[in-house]
Amino acid sequence: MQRNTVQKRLVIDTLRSMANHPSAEMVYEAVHKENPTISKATVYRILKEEASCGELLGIDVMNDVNRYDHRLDPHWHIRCRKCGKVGDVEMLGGVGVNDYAYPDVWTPERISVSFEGLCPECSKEK
Amino acid sequence: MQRNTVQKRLVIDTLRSMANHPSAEMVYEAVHKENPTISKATVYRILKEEASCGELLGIDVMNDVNRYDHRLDPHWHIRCRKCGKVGDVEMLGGVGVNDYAYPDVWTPERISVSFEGLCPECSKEK
DNA sequence: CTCGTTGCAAATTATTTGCAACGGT
DNA sequence: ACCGTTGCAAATAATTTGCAACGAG
Repeated sequence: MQRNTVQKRLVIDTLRSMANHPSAEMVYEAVHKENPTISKATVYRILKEEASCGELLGIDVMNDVNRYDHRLDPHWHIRCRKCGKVGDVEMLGGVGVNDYAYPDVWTPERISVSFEGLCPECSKEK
Repeated sequence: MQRNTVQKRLVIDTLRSMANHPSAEMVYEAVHKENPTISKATVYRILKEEASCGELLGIDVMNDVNRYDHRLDPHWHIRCRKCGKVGDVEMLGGVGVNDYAYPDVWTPERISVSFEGLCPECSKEK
């Protein structure tokens, strides 16, 4: 049965306080400031674990490392192709798994939508 | 200006003959059978290069290595969560970049949709 | 002849794993 | 005390890069 450790609480609370869709590395750095003895492997382990049990959200941005999100409600992400910043994208219609045609008899379970583009700052520069 | 080498032709032709959405590694193995002296770095380089100039398609499957596709027309991909096989998904509606709401003044340029589920074989096993 | 391209090996990046010590319950 | 969890360092996996030799135009 799952145990309640200081490391686990710190990683989860830290992620919840970050609004910038951090990578595991970024969470590690933030956590490390609070508690310099916590190891990188532990941070990776906790993030992966908690994402798979739904305690937090692991997100999937094109051509990038895995990132994590404090928001748990349905929404997608856009990544700036210049600076790599990630922003939230809201779903307007309810486009889902049934709006596509699958090969043969595959069973679709999960859909992921991601975007690439330019963030406000990088659009300004020409 | 871009040159026409044996390696380049072989990599492109090999990919075009593969219908299974191969990873760079898989293309390398196939190419290597034809020409054992071609190096892995060259295969990676050519695939990346040709994908970025649109000669072939680089695809993005959730939680997986990059893969390449001989089809160039718009369609998405589904990956089996058990065996890793990848299949084509056809777009039914024309869901695109305008069907979502972006933060602030981001400029979306590219949308990518991917799926995870079970392939026919793996759905059979319980 | 020039300069894009290749092969090789070494470097990088992101992440995972083995294992003994640690510490919740 | 039991066994999930941690820290550390080493291992993996996927991909990239430096560089000297090669070869297409």
